[in-house]
Amino acid sequence: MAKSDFYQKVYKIVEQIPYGKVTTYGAISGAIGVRSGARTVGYALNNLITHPGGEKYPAHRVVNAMGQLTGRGHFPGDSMREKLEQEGVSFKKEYTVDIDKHFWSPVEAAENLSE
DNA sequence: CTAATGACGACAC
DNA sequence: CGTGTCGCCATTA
Repeated sequence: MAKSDFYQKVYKIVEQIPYGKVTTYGAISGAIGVRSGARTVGYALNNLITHPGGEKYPAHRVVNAMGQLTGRGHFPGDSMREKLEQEGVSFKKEYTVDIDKHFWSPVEAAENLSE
């Protein structure tokens, strides 16, 4: 059983993030329906990687509004940056991706849940 | 139930 | 997108 539907929604969206694309916590939270639950999204991802099999989710494609890899600390080494860089994502800084260039709208994924 | 925390966001300077 | 502050939601103690 899910501890909260919020988590499940986040899982679904993160799981549907396309290759070479990145999205933000606020965008996901907004797509789900929460106005400003960005922090909760990060919390959900934290539980996601902790969850068995959660490593298959491209959580490394989720960054904050500034494109900074705020969650890199939860990944082993710099695997997060390595993956994004390998997928063709442009980096403005060592731990900052060009969010404005590779931004992906999770809204479509959220609507896909209401199918 | 209240307080504190967290992979954040928006706004003010 | 520089730095600083307050607000947001859900979970845990």
